[in-house]
Amino acid sequence: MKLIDSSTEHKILEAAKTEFLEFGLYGARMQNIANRAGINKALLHYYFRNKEKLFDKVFESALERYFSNMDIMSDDRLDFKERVHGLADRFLDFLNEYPQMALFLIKEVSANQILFIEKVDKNLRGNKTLLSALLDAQQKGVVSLENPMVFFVQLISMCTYPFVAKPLFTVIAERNETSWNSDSLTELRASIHSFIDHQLNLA
Amino acid sequence: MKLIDSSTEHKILEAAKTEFLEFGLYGARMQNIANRAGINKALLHYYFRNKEKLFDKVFESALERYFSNMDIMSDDRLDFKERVHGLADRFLDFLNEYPQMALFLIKEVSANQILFIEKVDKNLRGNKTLLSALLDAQQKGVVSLENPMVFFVQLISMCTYPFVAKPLFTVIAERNETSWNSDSLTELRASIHSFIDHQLNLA
DNA sequence: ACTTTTGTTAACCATTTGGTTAAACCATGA
DNA sequence: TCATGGTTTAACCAAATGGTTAACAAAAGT
Repeated sequence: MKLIDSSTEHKILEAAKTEFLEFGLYGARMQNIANRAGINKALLHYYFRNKEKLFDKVFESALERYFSNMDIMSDDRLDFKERVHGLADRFLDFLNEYPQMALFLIKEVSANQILFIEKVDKNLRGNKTLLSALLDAQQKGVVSLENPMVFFVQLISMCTYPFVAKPLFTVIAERNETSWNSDSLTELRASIHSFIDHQLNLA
Repeated sequence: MKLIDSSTEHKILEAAKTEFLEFGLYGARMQNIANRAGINKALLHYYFRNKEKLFDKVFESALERYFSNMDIMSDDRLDFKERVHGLADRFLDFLNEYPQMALFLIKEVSANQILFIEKVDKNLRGNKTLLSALLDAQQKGVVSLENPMVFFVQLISMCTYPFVAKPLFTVIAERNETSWNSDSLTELRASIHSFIDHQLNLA
């Protein structure tokens, strides 16, 4: 019987995750991954056959983790507005914990758009996502948005791009004798919440 | 005397721009650039010495073009609010014309943060940027924002991320039987304008 | 005309890199 | 104890790739 999580396999996945998140599919080096994991390079191929297969494992688990934040949109204990607020919080917390995640996903999705469609399907299937929840709520009259798709894009943008472009914002802030730090994040969060309130109240 | 723009040099730069914008520094291939330009690979080195130097030329010109949008913040014919509105429009138009630009810049800035600081300095020096204009206006009492840095980040995020993550949004939209197209862009623009008005009027 | 400089090419080189192989290692059970 | 099968390693290989070279062509200078 094959062990699901032999120690070596796990070490490889952790090392691969670190390497791929930092350098992407092209930039990552198999030898580096082996070094990080403290094992021989041939073992990578023994366990995962080739670079792409290994990358796929890492990518899929990242994608899954990313979309899992959407779960809150199906939480029956919360009313609709609370769900949207909660989702924004979860996104901000998630990206604050894994700042490289957003850029990593975007880079790889852009690099291989066709392949990505299938993978997103897997993750969307069955789960409520923000957009489908918005369209649903709109149709049922729970909310009355100018354009749900636009609201969706704006909200995701405000939650995500600050982390994607953190290096850019940091440099520009410094050049203007101010800063972009954890306090700013707190205030960004507050501002996003009031954006949500403002938009959902417009009606 | 050296010709500023020998036809060959220009062809190479155009080809390099296309290749680098699509594949980035690592992904781009010198042979591909030569093929695109219809010349021998050795000529790339004859004109630009090596890959990094060639990339630098492309990168710097992209960065310059990006920051040139900020010029409008010094336009004396407009009042402050008009400038901010105008800037949002210029960014949206610019990114709509070169959709790969945003991701390209972010990718390369993240990959080589230290090097980038110097280059951004060159572009910021002397020119008014959105952030400095905001801080300035805030200090002079022209506007009264909760937090100028946060407003800055939110505005840039809403203008930029929709293009960065266009593949992602497109797929998600399709999976929900809606779409993310040029009409959406028009509505996004309107929504950003009302966001600006709302924020600048809060006081 | 002819010499010098600039532009261009095909062939070549060194290194990197993903991937393979054959042998060794090691646990387990007969 | 020793045969078996999964695990691990060092050495190796082929392809890709950035970069160089030497010879040649075209222009420019005299």
